[in-house]
Amino acid sequence: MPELPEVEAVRRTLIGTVDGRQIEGVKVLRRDYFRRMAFPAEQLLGHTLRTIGRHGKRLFWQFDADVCMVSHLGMSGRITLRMPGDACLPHTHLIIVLAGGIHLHFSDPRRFGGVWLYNRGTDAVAEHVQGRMGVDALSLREADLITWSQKATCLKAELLNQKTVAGLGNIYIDEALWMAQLHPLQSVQRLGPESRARLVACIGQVLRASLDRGGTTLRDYRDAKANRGGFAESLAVYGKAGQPCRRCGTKLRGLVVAQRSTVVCPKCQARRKRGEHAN
DNA sequence: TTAGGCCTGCAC
DNA sequence: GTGCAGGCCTAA
Repeated sequence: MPELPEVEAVRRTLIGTVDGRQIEGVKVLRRDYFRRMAFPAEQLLGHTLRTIGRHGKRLFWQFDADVCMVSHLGMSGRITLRMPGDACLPHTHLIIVLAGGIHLHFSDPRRFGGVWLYNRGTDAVAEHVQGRMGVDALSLREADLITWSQKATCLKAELLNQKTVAGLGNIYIDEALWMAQLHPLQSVQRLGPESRARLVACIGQVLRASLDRGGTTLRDYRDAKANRGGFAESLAVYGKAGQPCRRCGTKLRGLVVAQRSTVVCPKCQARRKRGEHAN
């Protein structure tokens, strides 16, 4: 399940190979994979890919003449670099052929992902990010969470909300909360500045550690060159309910928070009693 | 603010 | 055969 580190790993395996190349072919196998088509995808033909940026879990493909494509991998999406004649993965919805015989395959069995096309003249990044995504999780600072004092939600629900912080998903939220020794059901409102700062530091630490290992591969995830990520073996809590906590040995507990499976150490992440402020 | 729908593959 | 996994969007 691609979250920020996996999407960034895909971006890094694409950059240097695809940028600066002209599009020589576009094959749309599923038109409804496009969430927005400001123009028919085939009109990408002839445009040159300038660069690929990222905000949260989305990639921003900047072409010349201000044309832009946004892609989101959803749960099961993959972007794969292939050569002519290579077989398609199952559920390939879009193929882009770049100069030099480089084929980009966009596949996504569950189709929770998607692609958006923005016209020339629109500031696609601003338009796409505006009202949809908050600050990118890698540049999160404690000051970005200042509005938390007015919110009635719990930590995990708030961190899942991409409008608050963009890029975090179920895995890294559980990992960061465990590292920061905070309970996912802890009220956001009653989180003191010290805890907020610790949380922000832990989010950055977990994301960077995962990036160093090329992300987390549980089953499906691969980068654009089909490499697996190596962070799964470093996970402390995600998917480990019933196993002993790495820090204190207490049995990790599974629960459901904000409709997501969640794992906590009941001792390290003890919930605060009412009225007792976390620092 | 919460619940449901989207969709497929896999574990049971 | 059933149910679950999940991000994100829409509707109640």
